[in-house]
Amino acid sequence: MTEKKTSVRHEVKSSVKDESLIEKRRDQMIRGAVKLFREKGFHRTTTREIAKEAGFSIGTLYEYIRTKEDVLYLVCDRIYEEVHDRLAPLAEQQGTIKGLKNAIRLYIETIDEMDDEFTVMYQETKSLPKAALSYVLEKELEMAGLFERMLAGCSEAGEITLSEKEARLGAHHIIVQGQMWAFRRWTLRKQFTLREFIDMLTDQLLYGVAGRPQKGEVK
Amino acid sequence: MTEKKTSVRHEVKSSVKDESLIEKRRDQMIRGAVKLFREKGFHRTTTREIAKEAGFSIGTLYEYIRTKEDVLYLVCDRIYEEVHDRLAPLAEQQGTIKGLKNAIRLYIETIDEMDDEFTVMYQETKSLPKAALSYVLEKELEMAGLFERMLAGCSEAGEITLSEKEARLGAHHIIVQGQMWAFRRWTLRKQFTLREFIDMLTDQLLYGVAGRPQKGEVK
Amino acid sequence: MTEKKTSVRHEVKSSVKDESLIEKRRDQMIRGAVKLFREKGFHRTTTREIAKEAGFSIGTLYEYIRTKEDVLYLVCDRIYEEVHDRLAPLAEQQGTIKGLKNAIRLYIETIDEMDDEFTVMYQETKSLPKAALSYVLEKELEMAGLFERMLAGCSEAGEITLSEKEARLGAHHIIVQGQMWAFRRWTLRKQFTLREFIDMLTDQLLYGVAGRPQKGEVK
Amino acid sequence: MTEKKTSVRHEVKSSVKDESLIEKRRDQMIRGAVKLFREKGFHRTTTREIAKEAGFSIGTLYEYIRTKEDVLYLVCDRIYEEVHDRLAPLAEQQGTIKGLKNAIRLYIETIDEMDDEFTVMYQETKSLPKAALSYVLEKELEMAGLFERMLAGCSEAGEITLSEKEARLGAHHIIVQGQMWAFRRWTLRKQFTLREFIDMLTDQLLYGVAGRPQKGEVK
DNA sequence: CATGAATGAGCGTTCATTCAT
DNA sequence: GATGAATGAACGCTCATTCAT
Repeated sequence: MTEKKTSVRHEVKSSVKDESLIEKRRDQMIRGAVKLFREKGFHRTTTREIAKEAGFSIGTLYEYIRTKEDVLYLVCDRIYEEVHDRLAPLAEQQGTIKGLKNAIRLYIETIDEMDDEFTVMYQETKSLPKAALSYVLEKELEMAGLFERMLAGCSEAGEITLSEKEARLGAHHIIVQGQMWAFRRWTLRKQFTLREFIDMLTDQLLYGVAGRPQKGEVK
Repeated sequence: MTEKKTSVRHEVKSSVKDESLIEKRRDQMIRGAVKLFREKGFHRTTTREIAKEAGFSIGTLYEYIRTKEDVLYLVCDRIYEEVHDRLAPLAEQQGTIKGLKNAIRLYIETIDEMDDEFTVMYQETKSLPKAALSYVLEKELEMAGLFERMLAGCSEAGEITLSEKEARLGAHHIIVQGQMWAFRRWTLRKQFTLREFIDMLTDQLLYGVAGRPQKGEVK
Repeated sequence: MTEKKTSVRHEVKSSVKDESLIEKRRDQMIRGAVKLFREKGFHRTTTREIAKEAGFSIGTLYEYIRTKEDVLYLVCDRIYEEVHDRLAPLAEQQGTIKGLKNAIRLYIETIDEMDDEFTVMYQETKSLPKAALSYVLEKELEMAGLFERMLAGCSEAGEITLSEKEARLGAHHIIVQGQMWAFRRWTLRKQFTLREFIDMLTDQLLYGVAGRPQKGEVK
Repeated sequence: MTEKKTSVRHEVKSSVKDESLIEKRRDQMIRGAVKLFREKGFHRTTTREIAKEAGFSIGTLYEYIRTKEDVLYLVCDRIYEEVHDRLAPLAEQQGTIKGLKNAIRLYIETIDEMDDEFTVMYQETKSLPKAALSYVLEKELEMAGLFERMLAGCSEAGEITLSEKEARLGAHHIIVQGQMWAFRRWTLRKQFTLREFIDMLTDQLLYGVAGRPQKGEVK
């Protein structure tokens, strides 16, 4: 299904050799960058600010990256990695509505916690250099694929009835609802708690605004 | 409901007096800017490029705006205005599922046609200065409000059953699906035609993935 | 003979449109740059210093060039132009030893006056970008060609006997002696006046250290 | 004549005590530096690159020098040393035209072989710090002095007739012809083989372009 | 002695904005 | 009103040099 791996992981060169040090410094760097990108966006953030926020000098920053865009890539990559790690366990629950609901809940909760990171990722992705962009885009599709398989699994198990296309659209739908919470939380929060939001969007996904079951009717 | 007007229209000062000239020049400016912002983003576009694309000199550009951000505001404002103009007629069809469906179709089709403008608006909005940002955000809520009232209308007419909150979420759902088409068209197009997409999201909104009526069962 | 024009004039783009202003500013720029390059070399001279020496801001400097290397090219180009203009009239005197002697005198005197420029040109030429380098090198060959034709002319007129190759080497000899005066003036001056140097190298060229005519013997 | 030693050998401080180790490391360093300087010039070569090319770390490099300019000095010094060693034996042949011709041949052949080194030396010398520069310049004069004495020797032996001044100029002439081969080989090679070049410049030095002896007339 | 991570002054270059014409 | 030359603060990035290990 996803056997074709078109793009390879985009490597960010470092002139430092100690791998564990690279890990550590990049951690600092990513943490600082996320904060700044969130506050002022990628373009308004300077490399000196990133270095300062990370706790080292501009010279040191450039020991671990080659261009400012590398920082953005590192940030995006890290986020996908974390989201993937959090969501991966759900794959086991394939084939049940319950599993699907859990996955959605977990996904939205993840976004809620990593709000800064998500906002950065969705807003700044386009500033990535070509090669990095296609790698990141691929990872995004992977995430959609995860939900797509869950929906297809439910369909196969007979819990719902979905064509392949519908499963694909449904998956995108979920992903987009996540973006929605990341982007529009500022106003949605005035109306909904996180829990309410999750419940309602799950309901809407499953039953739509017209076909909702009577209270208590179905699970 | 929306009687509280918190922010006023953000005025962009011009040193030119002739109002019709201002109108004309800003038209040129916005047209050029949209094209450039779409291609390279707000930050990568220079004021010189905007002036050139608009067909006049950098000096003249600054006769009609005060800062580069003014151009962005002008662009966002224009887009909302146009979207609003296109969608406003729908308000009359309140209270029918058919009207709702038409509205969704028109909305998505508008986005499809004004793809450049929407992309710019959603990607660059955050670069707006505070005052302009809140004005633009308010206009965005207005748009959601339009759909919210349509959903509420359907509910009142008994076509569907929705609480106030559910109507609000449904409205956001529609808005976000629009963004989805603007943002993800590059991949969705591989799977769906515009018409298919509209149909499926409408279905989705109304009946969800689980509650879909049997073929032919309901309209 | 020189009918094959392989490389075209390397154009330096300016964002300023007024041609006469470009001329004027580049004059200032070249004058300042020559002075600085002479004192500290191309690499040790900063663009800010060039701008300051030229009498305008760094921003203005970059209105008239695109890169620092453009300044170097402009300097080299200007020098060749001036040398060529000074030497061109001599071409008429082809075919006489007297004309040749005049040409050599004029050439060395030019170098003596434009010492700074020549030193810069010979020392920094290699820092030119590829395209500019080949253009400048070609102009250098042109200059050698001028002397080559004069020597060939003398030979045809029967004043001296030279094969084509010998004429070519003789021409290079003259060019190199010029470089020598530019490079080694600091020490040669302790021993020779400019006039003495010119006389001796002319003698050297014509008669060598062994074949010198007895005093008064020949012209 | 050259009894006044104005400048002393410019010492390059090293924090390492072991003299033989210093020798070894500097050898590696010079070899690497010459290669790099030739390829990209002194200024475009980084200390890191020098260290890498030499086979040790940047830290180690700085155990054996104090500044980057030290490397340049070491390189220049080494080149003069080598040239001197090669040419010194010729001093014995003083007083004969044959010896002079041999010296010239050897000199040009040396330059041809050590092209890289010569180019570096002539191009980058000016980047030397003041103290080092005057030391190197003095060594250059020494080299000219070698040829000057040979020419004077020939004159004293009656083989040619030269005033002191003429001998000095002749010596400079030879030196400059060497530079010429180093600098202009790129074009001269199209016309002359090394041997031809040597023969012709020797001829020109001895007899000039006008006073050449008939074929076979003299030696 | 050897290493290489850390530093930060300084470089080339850009571009929003101004203002004299 | 329109122009475009001038400005300089600010940016991304480099690299000679240091010093703790």
